[in-house]
Amino acid sequence: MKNAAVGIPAIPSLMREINERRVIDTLRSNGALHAAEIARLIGLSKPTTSDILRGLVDFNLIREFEPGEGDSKRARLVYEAVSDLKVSLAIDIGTRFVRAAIGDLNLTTRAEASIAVKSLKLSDLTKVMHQAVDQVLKESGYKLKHVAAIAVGTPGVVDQKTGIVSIAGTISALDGVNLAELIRKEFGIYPTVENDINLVTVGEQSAGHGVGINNFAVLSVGSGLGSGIVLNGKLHRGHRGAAGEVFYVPFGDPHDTHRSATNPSGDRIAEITRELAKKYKKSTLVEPYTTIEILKAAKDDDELGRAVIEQEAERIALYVAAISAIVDVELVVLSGGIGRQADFFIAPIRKLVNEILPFPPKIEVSKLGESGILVGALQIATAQACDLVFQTQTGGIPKPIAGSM
Amino acid sequence: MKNAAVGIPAIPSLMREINERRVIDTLRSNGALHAAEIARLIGLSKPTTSDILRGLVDFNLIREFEPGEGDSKRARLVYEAVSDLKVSLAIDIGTRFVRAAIGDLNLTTRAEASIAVKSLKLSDLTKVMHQAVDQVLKESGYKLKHVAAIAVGTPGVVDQKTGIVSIAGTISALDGVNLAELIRKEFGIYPTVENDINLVTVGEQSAGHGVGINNFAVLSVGSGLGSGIVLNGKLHRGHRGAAGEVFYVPFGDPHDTHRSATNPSGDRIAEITRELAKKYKKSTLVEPYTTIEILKAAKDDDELGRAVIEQEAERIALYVAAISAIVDVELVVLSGGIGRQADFFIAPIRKLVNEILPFPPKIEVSKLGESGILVGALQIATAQACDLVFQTQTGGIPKPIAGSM
DNA sequence: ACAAAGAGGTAGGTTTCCTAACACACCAGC
DNA sequence: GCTGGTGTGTTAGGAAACCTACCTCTTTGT
Repeated sequence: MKNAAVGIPAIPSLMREINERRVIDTLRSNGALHAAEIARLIGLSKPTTSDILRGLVDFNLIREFEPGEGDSKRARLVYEAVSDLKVSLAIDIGTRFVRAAIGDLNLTTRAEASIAVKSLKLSDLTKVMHQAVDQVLKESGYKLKHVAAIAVGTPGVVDQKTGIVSIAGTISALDGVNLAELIRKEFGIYPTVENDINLVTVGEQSAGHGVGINNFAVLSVGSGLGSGIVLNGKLHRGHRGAAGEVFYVPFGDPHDTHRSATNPSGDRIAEITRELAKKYKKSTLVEPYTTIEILKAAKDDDELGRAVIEQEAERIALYVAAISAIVDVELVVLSGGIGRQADFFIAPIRKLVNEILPFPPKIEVSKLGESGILVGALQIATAQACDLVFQTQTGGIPKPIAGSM
Repeated sequence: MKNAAVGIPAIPSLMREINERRVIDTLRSNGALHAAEIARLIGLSKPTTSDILRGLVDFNLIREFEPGEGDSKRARLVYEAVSDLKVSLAIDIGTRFVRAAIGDLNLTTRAEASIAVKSLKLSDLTKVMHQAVDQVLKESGYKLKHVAAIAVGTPGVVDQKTGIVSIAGTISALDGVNLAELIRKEFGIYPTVENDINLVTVGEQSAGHGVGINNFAVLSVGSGLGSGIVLNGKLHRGHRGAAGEVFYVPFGDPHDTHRSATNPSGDRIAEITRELAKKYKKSTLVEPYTTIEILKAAKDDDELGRAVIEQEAERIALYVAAISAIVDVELVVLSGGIGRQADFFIAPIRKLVNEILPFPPKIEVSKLGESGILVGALQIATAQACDLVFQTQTGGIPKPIAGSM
């Protein structure tokens, strides 16, 4: 007994902080506004709003402007959230490319870069990361000291407490590596490290099919298989960050660790084709079967290609159904190298899912393309950067980036 | 653009309300305390705390006492949350029994009743519900007018917007019924209607293995199969309230709507036994095979009984693994008529789950027994009752229940 | 041209919290 | 059994945050 009450008590200064954050958030999502309009949007009185605005200008968190073209003629001053006090950095570690992006506090991408990976050795990956980061910094005109927060995408499961990556699969050099600590050593900032498919999911939430949807999943079918899940509007990571690892749903023989009977990923697609080639002889497809060739053949109405894709549809449907049966999402977005090509075989997926489930989800194909991971990583890094900037500015010395804008 | 900001702005009266609620919550979870201790626990100053306490006494939400045995000798007054200003009512609609319970605002059960169901017709179920409610009211000494909130457990999926039940399975008379509206008509209060297994899950969270665990699931194996999931400390209902309907995970042939190859529920156990009886001839078990007899035989080391239970363990493991692969829970609690007997075959379940998953959950057998649903329903009803009482008392006329205590 | 409506500000008041200082009760040591 | 230290609860005074009401100036519409 005698447990401490949770949280902190409500005191006037906390009230002010809440209202200040509401003002900044409103400005970030609506662009430039004048005081009276801000007051109406957040529900505070005009005097209080003006007072808060004056304070935020002093803290260098927002800027005053003369009203311009789009603004009300009656407004004497308009306010805008400062967007380049600091910037955020996103890094995507992939098997073929390392990508990086710089974003400002208003979530606008300032630069993006992509460097080919030649070797999956950890030291080489680190070098390529530096190249990608150097390039986006140069392109955007910022220095490393302007970066407030970093988010990193990686294959595998990330332990958020320690920063250690496991089950990295396609990049086995990362297995057991403390990636968060490595990034801190290399770039000087302790980052958020997150599973790449979880980042795609956050990307879909902020700029894809997931906008405004509280419960949805992204199923990524590419060289591997995985998923990310947003529940009640928040990315669900699970107890050890392993949520969405659908590969481990024990379809077929539970002891078969390859899930050969149901796995739709690129790993298995050649084998499926080989099996079906016995039945469908008339085909332009030849060994070695590659995902790209198979997809192309299917689109060109090749018999074998179509049979493989039908099989794929059935397999994908199983995983969509499993996710939806357990967490009941409104929408499943298909992503990944194969999933993003699912436009032309989405009908049989929907049909089978509707047969299996009494409450089937909507199923859509991702529109985000290859940059989904960066979009999500930038979202996370920027949210952190905004928070950090608010804390430093309201408690420290204002100091905008010289030379920019 | 020009989106309204979310939520309400922070104003002084909201600040006070937050602090008042913190005081009451602290008293409810810690019992009687004196003012200085409350101030320390919630982090407010002594004068403010005293002022809040005076207000709450005036509102009849808390009571002053002379300090008694266990209290500090220095305390001049101790305070306690009023527990019987109103009560909450829980109703569990089952296939064999309708149960009801009355609880006070401090979550103490004041009375419990169980009435056998003779017919599953809707009109008869309604009658039995009235009998159960009448009995708990009589036993507890309260009247219907003292009930502030009702929570009802039912099989099936409940649409929270409308109150309509679907896929009720074992009680098909409830299918398509607006159960929330029916309860309101019969008992005068619009209730929370919730899937029974979700209520068991809330029960486990408040008084079972789930205490203090933020991510866990309850897998209920009984005459049917279902599960409830707590994620980030909150029951996850999903987009249409169908989360946890694991039955629909398409193991085996996706077109087999009975899941004959993997379903471990009582529905299928006789069939499993029949199949295995061909191989294990030496057995005391005879047709018709019942769940109870099979469990008894297995405990008595009957060859066939043991084989069936081994098969059950394997099937249960599949569903535990599926849930955990998708949402990554820390713990899975086994419940339901068969699940609650799983003590003696939990080892093979754990073994198989550990083989399937890289991050296996802990697996435990529920300790709550038959009353799990009522515990959860009372938890939900009481939380609502506390909220309602706070609202009425701080904005209305205080009016405690006469005669009680 | 002039009234209505809106932006932004000032004045005065309310609510809520805080700290400081006090009176009073308990408790432990001499 | 006194006496100083510690803890409870109250009072007084003040700071921080909000509000409403009113005023001025500009834009807009008739």
